[in-house]
Amino acid sequence: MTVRTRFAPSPTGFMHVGNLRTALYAWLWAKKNDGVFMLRIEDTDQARFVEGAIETVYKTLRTVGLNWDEGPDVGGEYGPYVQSERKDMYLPYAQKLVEMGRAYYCFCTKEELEERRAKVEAEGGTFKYDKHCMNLSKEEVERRLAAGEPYVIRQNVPAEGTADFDDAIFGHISVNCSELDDMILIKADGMPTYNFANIIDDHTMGITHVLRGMEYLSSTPKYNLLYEAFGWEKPVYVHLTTIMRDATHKLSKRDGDATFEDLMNSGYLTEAVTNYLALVGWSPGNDREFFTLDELKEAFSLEGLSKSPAIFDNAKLRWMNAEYVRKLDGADYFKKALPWLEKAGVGEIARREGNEDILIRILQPRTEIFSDIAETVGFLAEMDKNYDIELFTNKKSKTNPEICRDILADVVPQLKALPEWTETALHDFLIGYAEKKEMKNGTLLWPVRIAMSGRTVTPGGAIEIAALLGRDEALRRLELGLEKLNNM
RNA sequence: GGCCCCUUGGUCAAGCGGUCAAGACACCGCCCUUUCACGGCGGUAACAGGAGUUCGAGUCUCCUAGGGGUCACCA
Repeated sequence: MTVRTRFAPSPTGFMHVGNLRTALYAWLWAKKNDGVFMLRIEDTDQARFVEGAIETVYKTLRTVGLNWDEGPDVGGEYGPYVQSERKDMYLPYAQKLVEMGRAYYCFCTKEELEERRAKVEAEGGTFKYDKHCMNLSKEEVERRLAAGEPYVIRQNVPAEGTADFDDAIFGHISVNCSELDDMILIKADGMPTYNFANIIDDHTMGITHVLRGMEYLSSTPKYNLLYEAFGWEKPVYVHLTTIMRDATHKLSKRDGDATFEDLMNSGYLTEAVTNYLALVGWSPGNDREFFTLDELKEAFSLEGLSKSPAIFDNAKLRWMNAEYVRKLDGADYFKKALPWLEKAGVGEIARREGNEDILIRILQPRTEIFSDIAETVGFLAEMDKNYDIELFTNKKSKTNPEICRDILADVVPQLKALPEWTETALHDFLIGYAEKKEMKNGTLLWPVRIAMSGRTVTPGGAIEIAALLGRDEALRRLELGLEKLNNM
């Protein structure tokens, strides 16, 4: 039998990483089994519809590479793929349930329900619908329906027995029917509730494996009573654990946790995010950590799915992203870095002859995420002239402001006289100078680098920075440094 | 609160009755070095607690504790 999975987001906002991971796993399982991955939009709550949200879903899935075989835009033989367009399909099933005595019409209004609920809860109890309308005579129901009274259709949960199902991760789950409420199947606006629509859709669309979040675990037994009523075969359920921010809070956009889009905007690589996400809640069973999408497809298994919630570790994502950045081909890295260099104000420097190679060399191993670049190279565009002269002091390089002053006073004029201002020329001169004077490279290079950057930590060393800056700017900064030291 | 689920280092996790309990991130130290990174080497650190079952328990059972989820005409 062909494996058919689906990703069924509701268009209520943005794609957070938990949702993406659900989509990823559903896609992986389908593709691993040469099956079908389907996209279905669950928009039965008309009040929560958000403009543009569907496009975000499309875009995210496409970016990651989770192509769908059936969906609202590509069609398929099980369409339509938007629940609001399937609206008319649900009522007949609900009515059939009514005929079977497994559901009933209910005319209680929201207000009445609220009142009863408030009363029970005030007494410290848990409100459960009292089957009030189930006792209505058939005639009365007919009459009220004919009169156009608003109604909902409720599931009639048996008073006794159990509701069960099997989950691929959690095993057999069984709940006493007495715990279950008579849930609404069809709402007053004629739309099905989420869980009812799910049952009907998943069955009529031939879904074989339902991968979804843990939050649906406790409502699943109840709705499985309906599968049994219809005599339908249940799909394989796979309830995925929640991705947490810390031990007690789940990841949420509301609390400022990054959405997929946020991650992209901060300069994460989609391959790295996908790879990391796959490992949050799933393990291949060995210690392998790096996977392309194709490799994940091979390695993925339901057995590797975790039972306990996992905390999303930004530090590890960062590390993994850095690994992917380092693996990038140099030219590719530069292409991706360029917009960030522009943003940092060093676009002109970056495009200058010869600088691309230097930048790749010094930046690529230092880029964990692309948004780091601004901070790393900002000094190239503009230096903080008010840096402290104590920066010239460095024990390991054996320098202090006095020593640096003397070195710069001697070396700056010679640099000025250099016939050529290239990395090679600078290197040969400076290293040669240190050698001639029998000083440590560090003793010479420290003051040069500090004067050109105004900071103690820089990507690359004095030679690279001098080359990147170009003769005029480099000398200007060096002279400024010398002046500072002369005036101390 | 009722019901359901979960519990191996700070984090992700391997383990599926017999291992000195993997590996990775993070952290710390050393080496490399022109600062910082990169890279190399090494280190600290865990079976939530208690009863059972068994020759033997991180692995099975029960209890306790902690955490999560759910109890809507939201999905």
